[in-house]
Amino acid sequence: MKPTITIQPDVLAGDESCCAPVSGPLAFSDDEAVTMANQFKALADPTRIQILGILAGREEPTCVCEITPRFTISQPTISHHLRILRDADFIFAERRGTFMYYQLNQVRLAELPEAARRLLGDAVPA
Amino acid sequence: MKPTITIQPDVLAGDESCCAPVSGPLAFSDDEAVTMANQFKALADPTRIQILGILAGREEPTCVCEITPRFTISQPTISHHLRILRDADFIFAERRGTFMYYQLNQVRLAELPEAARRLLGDAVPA
DNA sequence: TTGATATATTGACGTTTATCGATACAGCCG
DNA sequence: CGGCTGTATCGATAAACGTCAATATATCAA
Repeated sequence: MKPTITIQPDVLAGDESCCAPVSGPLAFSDDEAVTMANQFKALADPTRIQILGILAGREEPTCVCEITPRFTISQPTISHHLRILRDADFIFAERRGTFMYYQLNQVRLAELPEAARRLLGDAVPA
Repeated sequence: MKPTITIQPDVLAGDESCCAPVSGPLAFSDDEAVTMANQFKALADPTRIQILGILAGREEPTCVCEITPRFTISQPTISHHLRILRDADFIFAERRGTFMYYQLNQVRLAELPEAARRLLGDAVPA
């Protein structure tokens, strides 16, 4: 199952030691991995990327009524995507009368580059 | 459908002008949005996050036979996740005899923080 | 209160995804 | 060559997801 000295002499011939006793904990805890995966999952849809792109272009909260007509998909579906982004804490929601206004949660989004960087391990510290 | 002066005087009372003629292209092109979403989709699974975490801890390519036993899921499923990461160009594959070795594509992964930063728009330049 | 409008929720449907067992493929060894 | 072993692919299945039409909720206006 795991390459050993007797089985793979050619591997030993090189200086690659693939067979060091591989144990110890995973790089991320289970909870960490699930949390990171969920973050990325909330961004894993083109419509949600577009919505964030729209909100990113504005300083002020943006009315849903300005977002919906930019897409060909239905209003309930837009609402569904807004909820996913909201549940993931990537956007804020605010009522103004009948209208709903959404805004980027910049603090939350600012954590993303750091999360992405963790996937690189210790390399590339910049 | 869109709040107008006559319909929402209270909105006008504030200095929020939600109703500026909302047109122009989306912040991202369709292709861009799909590409970005696909990137995140490849990372939207805890097992794949863990696999990247394992590879991130090693300078040298890592044998599949060291990765698989760290999980409770089956070998074909691990292989499936490795393929997804490979198709997304996040890892390299290399044969050594019967064994397959995988390694982070650090250049590719280094693009991620920048992609994440784009979701913030012009804010938070750091 | 009644009606109108903006947004959210519900329920259903087709597609995608994660997973497994079974099998195929590839490289090594005798 | 034939057998063994590591990895990948295949086929099936259940769960999750994106989508829509229909409906519910909330707020304002008359």
